[in-house]
Amino acid sequence: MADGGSNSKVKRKDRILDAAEALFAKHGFDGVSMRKVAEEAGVDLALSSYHFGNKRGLFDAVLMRRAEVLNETRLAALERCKAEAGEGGPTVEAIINAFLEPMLAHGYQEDEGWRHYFELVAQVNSSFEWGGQLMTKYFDPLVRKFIDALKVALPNADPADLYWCYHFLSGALTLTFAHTGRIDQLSDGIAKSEDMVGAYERMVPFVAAGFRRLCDK
Amino acid sequence: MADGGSNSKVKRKDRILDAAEALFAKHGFDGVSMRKVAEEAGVDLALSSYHFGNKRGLFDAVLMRRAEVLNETRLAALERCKAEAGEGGPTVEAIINAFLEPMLAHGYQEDEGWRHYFELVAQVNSSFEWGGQLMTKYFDPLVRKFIDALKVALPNADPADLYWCYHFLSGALTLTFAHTGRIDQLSDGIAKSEDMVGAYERMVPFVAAGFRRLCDK
DNA sequence: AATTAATTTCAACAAACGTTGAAAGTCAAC
DNA sequence: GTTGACTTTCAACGTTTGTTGAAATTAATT
Repeated sequence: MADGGSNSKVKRKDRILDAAEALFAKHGFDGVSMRKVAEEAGVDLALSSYHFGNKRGLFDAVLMRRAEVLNETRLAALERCKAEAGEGGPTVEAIINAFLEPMLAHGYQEDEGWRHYFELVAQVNSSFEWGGQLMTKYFDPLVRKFIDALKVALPNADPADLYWCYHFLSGALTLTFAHTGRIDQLSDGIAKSEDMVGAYERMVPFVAAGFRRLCDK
Repeated sequence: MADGGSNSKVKRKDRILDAAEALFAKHGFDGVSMRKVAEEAGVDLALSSYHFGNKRGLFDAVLMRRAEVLNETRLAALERCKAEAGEGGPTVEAIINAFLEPMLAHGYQEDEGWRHYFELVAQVNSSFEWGGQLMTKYFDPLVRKFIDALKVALPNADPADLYWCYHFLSGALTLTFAHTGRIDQLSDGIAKSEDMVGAYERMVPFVAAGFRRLCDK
């Protein structure tokens, strides 16, 4: 049967996913051809269609693969910060931290696969064509749990304000992980897009302050 | 000839730009063919190449056309809020307002051309392929003037913090104007992506609070 | 070893792609 | 009404595109 325990044949399927992940991240869905994916992965052209049906199936598989892992890690971080918090539940800062920190924890420095994945998600998130449907499908069930926790931390918040605040967080987050290099040029090298730790340490208080200003009444 | 409606007096060159703008906004550079642009504009396929050289030239022309207008409007808004401010210069809120308000002022409700343009910019901004170079080219000279004004309003700010704060602003802004419809689904209709006025009124205090938290020392 | 199932390769399809040279059309100025 | 510059169309070029049926190879099961 298929994926029982053998390794060598699973390798090719994963090599295709890795190659597609890197290429989609750089050039988007329509900027990548099945032939380039096959060439980059070192496999035959037809193999991607065999494993994933068609190009769109390959795209979905790339997005799904790490979404599940990220969602689990984020959920664990949320549960942990709830457990560590006192009676009134975690603070805004702690909740936002639980949402952001897993992205760094996933070996961002070493594992270029995750880096490519976040670049791809950034592109999808801001895309009219994919943004609404795909992000909702892969991430919103978990995002709702974070927003529920924020409702406890900000009990007097207007729900509409809360959703807009998350939206701003989402935009700041995805652009930062898109790695376009724009901040390097704008700042003449003072701020470096490679410095994800520095970005993370600034994003948490920045976003938390925004939440409090709008929702802490 | 009297304006009978479909046969407009608008030049073919502008019809091509309008059609390309709408299509690039929805599907990105590689998701649009020259044939689709020609069909949508109601002109011959070869005409786009004649006017703009090639596909990339058309893309650049679309981006440049409104960038110049937006930059002028933003610069005027910045000068006005400087003039209206007292001795110490405008506040953080006033500066951010001068950056955001022109996007609403450009007939966002009526003029779908501007809406398409902002969707396109959102996509470009988060794109690894285009984000760094194109956004820098078209917008950063003006952005630097806004950051200079922010340096006056936040005299003790670390420059790196300031650039990161602008980066977060840029991400929140472009995602909001990308109109992916995600916030509608996430909030079950409580927050509407069509409500640009509501988004604008929330974004200014949200972002200003973030700036102050990191840069007001 | 024989048989069945899963994987990988090969070759080719028809459709769509960006670009371009040359012909045809338009318009203003003389 | 002829000239000349600019605009628009036509037709076609050589590539590249996603997909697929059939053959070949490898792995698993009997």
